[in-house]
Amino acid sequence: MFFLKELPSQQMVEGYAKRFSVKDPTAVQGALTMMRDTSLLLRELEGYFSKHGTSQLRFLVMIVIDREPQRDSLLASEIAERIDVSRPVMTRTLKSMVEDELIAMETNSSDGRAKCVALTKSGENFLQEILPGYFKAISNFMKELNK
Amino acid sequence: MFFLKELPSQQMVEGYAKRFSVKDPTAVQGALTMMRDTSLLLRELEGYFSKHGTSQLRFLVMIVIDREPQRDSLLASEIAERIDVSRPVMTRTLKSMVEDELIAMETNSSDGRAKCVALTKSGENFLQEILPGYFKAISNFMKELNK
DNA sequence: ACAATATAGTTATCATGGTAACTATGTTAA
DNA sequence: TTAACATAGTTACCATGATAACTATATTGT
Repeated sequence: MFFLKELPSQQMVEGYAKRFSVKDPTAVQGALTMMRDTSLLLRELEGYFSKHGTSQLRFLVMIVIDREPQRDSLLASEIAERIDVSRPVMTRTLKSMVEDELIAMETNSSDGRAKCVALTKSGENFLQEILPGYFKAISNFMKELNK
Repeated sequence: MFFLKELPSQQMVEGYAKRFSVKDPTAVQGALTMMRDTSLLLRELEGYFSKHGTSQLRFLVMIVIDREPQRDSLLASEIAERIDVSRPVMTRTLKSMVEDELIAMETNSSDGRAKCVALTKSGENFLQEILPGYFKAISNFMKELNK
């Protein structure tokens, strides 16, 4: 993700808001700030993931399986839905994660179309390995932000 | 951009924070919320831009040129730097924007390597056309968010 | 029962982000 | 002056997001 490093000034946004009869310039300024901050945070996190040979998408896949109460697997479509990513991207990502033995997939016994996706033991271990650094990275970023 | 639609619960984040000795679980929760909200807002904005045959990147290019005080053009590298995007992506994007006559480029008179990028009249008009809807979209999104 | 429809996943293809390596131009220092 | 280095932009290539169209399976309504 990318965004403006320097946001428009408050006066500028207020000027636009007046011209376009937008009622809440402060909310707009907040949204722009949010997008910029997220863009910077995502750059940090991408760097962290990449250093560990993974990606935000792979990480989220592992997280949503791991955090599921009562079940130890999810359908591919459920994962895609929870992460808000298209199914073709999910297909490709899951395939590569199976190759790397982070997850295991098998056809659902009660629906021949669906695939159950579970974490392997090494997938679980890997997730536990990278989680602390993920939280630390976010925590550090937020600390810098509020300076 | 994509992200978890359902964030981990506060208890869950606090549990992680404790295990990984992260001091400020609230800040982490805030960061996750920020990423989710931004991801949803970006989806809205992408839809808006796409409806108008443009993209967030093209929009930001026009914005940073338009808002520049004193000057009516910027170097390609200045634009890339301000939007935090790589130079090869800038090259490609500017090329297509020249084809669509939104911008004009010419070699800088004082540095044969550099290219000056200016908005054309129709680029300026187009920017003014889409700006109100952009602000409205952000404003509406933020209104929904604070419900 | 079975035709029509819906759903899960995949394939093909495109769009758009990135890095590495290159060319051309400019700057600096021996 | 000119060799070494720095900088602007481009090219080549890869990674990863999307949509459309497809296959296979399941469900629904007559």
